[in-house]
Amino acid sequence: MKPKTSQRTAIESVFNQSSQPLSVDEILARGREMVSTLNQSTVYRNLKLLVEQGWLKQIHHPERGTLYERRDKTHHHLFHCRVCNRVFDLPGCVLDPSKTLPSGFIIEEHEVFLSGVCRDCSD
Amino acid sequence: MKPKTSQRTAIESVFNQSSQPLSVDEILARGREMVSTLNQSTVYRNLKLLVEQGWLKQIHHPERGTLYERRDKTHHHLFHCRVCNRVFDLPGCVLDPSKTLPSGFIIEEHEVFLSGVCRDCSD
DNA sequence: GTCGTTGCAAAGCCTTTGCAGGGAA
DNA sequence: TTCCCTGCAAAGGCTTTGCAACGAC
Repeated sequence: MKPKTSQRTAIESVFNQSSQPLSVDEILARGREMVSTLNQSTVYRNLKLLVEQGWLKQIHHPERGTLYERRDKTHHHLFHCRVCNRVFDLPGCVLDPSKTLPSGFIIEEHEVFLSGVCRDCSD
Repeated sequence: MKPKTSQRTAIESVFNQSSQPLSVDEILARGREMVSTLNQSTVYRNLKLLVEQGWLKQIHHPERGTLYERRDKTHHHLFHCRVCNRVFDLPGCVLDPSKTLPSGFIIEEHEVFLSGVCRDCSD
């Protein structure tokens, strides 16, 4: 049976307590608030496991690098403002379901990054 | 005035002769067929320049890492087949123009990665 | 007791940078 | 001649791995 260590539990609760995608450093820092000896390698190893198990997914953010978030979050896309450099979660999906692919192709996943100018910077 | 070196010319013609996104190693290998002394740092430096000038764009491919392609190619998205692991260019855009964002947000760019099962593997 | 997990340190990619020499205008 | 660019080697991030000790079952 797979041992449930305090380290893995800590990493999981970091994600359960955050609604935003997190970087490895952020996961490590927050995890250490619960298990002070938490090591970076342990974080990497568990992230890899959790991604393989499908509990987490990786996001490749053009500015912030690799981020992680829970796979079962409500569907959304990320919007990056080139002016203020902030990242926003936008609800819903911008894919057009009526656009057809060449026949035979089956879409299972999609990752969309929008960028431009946000609400506050477009005045 | 900005010198046009044989190295930069070689890198540009690599892209003019390829219709697919290329990795740094591929660019280096093909560039060396034209300028045998071409160095990896030179490739990195010129890629960075060409991206800043808007001639190239970077793609963050989940499997193959960072790829580069000309920005003025016909609009398309990449599709990655999880079975055979190949990457396809799919013509057209799957974004739904009628989907509205929260007001004030202006989309200037978007990057879409589709993945699933391709034509050949879905039989 | 057994086997997976952790911490630590070292090694591995990929990418950037410092510096001296070389090439374009 | 004057800069910018190149090649080389070294350094920097981020991520993975080997190994011995530890912890869950």
